[in-house]
Amino acid sequence: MRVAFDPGPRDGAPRIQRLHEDGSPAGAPEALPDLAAVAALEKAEAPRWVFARARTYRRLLAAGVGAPVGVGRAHDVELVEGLLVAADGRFGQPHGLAAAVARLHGRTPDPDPPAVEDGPPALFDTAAPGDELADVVAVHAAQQRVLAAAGPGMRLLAAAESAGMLVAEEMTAAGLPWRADVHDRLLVELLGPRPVLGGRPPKLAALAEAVDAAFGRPVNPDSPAEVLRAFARAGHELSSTRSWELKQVDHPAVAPLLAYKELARLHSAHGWAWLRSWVRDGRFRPEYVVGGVVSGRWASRGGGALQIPKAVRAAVRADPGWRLVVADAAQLEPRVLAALSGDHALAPGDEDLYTALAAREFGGDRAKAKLALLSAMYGQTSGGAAVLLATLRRRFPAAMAFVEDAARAGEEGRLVRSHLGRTCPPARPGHEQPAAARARGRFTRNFVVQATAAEWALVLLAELRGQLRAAGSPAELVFFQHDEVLLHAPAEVAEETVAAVHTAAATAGRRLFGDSPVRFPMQARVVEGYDER
DNA sequence: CGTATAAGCGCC
DNA sequence: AAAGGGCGCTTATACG
Repeated sequence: MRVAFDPGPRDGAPRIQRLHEDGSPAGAPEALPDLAAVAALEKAEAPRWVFARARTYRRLLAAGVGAPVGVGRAHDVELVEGLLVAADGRFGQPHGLAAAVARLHGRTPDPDPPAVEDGPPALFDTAAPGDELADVVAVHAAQQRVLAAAGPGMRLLAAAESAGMLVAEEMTAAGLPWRADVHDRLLVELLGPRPVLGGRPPKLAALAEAVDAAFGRPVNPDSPAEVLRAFARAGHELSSTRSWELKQVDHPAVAPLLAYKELARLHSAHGWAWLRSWVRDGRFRPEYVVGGVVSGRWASRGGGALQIPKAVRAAVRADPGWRLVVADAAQLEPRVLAALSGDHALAPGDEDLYTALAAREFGGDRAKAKLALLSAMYGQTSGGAAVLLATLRRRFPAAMAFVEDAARAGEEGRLVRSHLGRTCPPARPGHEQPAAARARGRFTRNFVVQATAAEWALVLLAELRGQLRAAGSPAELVFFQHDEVLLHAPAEVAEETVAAVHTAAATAGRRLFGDSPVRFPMQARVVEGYDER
């Protein structure tokens, strides 16, 4: 059973409509007395809820519906529309509910409305006039027709993307445990006491002075142009101030400048201002954007959630009596390539893939093995990669042919798709130019692997969430970053949470690749702080 | 004054 | 030695 849901205007009654699996109505629209009625229906029937968009579920969670477990299954009409539009070779074209309705009626859709910010409910309400329930029902039915014809991969992808929406909203609601006091202590250790009136913290100021002294004149280390001029005067012509380039230079300003840049970045990106803006009540609450990256990876808004530097991870600490379960997929992308291409010798078991490959082909040099594989998946050709790639081509011809076919498709302006059917954006005008064609080839080469890895991770999240719900576990998913998951769990259920992670990983592999021998192991650890190994 | 872009670097 | 996929964010800088 599916149930389309419209939360209605702010003070109006929410409505539902029961649907058959193919999206056709199984009854007339029904008024619900309040949002809490959703929880009752979930408990009684556990339908797949058809929501217009993530914000619908966010409203339910904000209203405390079904807390702490929310709803079990969903179909996110706008996310699915995005997948279908892309599959049709029209990636990025409008895929909001209104656009989908327009398309149903043969009209050219208007651009999607900008994302509605959290604010007074009136803003939200005026943004969606008309009969949203009818629109959701109609578009969903059309989507089900397309999905039925598209095959099992796309159906799984639609379900996984929608499950991702549920996880993302719940994660935002839960927040990542964040100890502001620990974060502050780290900053003071690295930067010195927080300056009261703004300006540079003591250690940054000292490094800036050391740079001035080395150049014999004031140089703003935050200005790449000034730094370049200063080095030029000292006889060093640089093309940039990137750290790898600075490291080549023999000049007394280099060491303090590199130290300055590292600490300045910490100060500006994850310093006291960040802490003040993003951490409230012991939680860091970024907003996750499912499908926000072309490859299907999530993006985030606010606080740079997907770039938390290792230097501050000690601030992520479990509540008293609780633990963090930190789980990351081991060498996910090369394993995905092995499964995609059927070149199973590339990923023979659970052991570290790079170490195993190094032992067989690269004289035990793990770094070489890793560079070789990343080069194959990213399209790198220089920096000594060519000779490594020749080895891979000899030993793993199917895997290499797979990524090279994807690259050729891109160069020729064709579309490529992930394993389940996520489709890359079309080539842009000018892609025939050789440099642009090569760049697109690198993009499509990487897309097939990265997008498939992203959908493995989505299925993992969905499976893990499903297991926790089925077990009535109090563990919460609190962070997700491409191939890494953090859960926050009472200490006494930490180990069973680890077991759930391993089970979910194995299940995700089977759901994507059937009985492929390629394994997708996750390393999971129970810790109190995110910095602990 | 605010906005747009480039540089640079954090994460995967 | 030097460079290749995907992002978000901050600062400096140019521009209207």
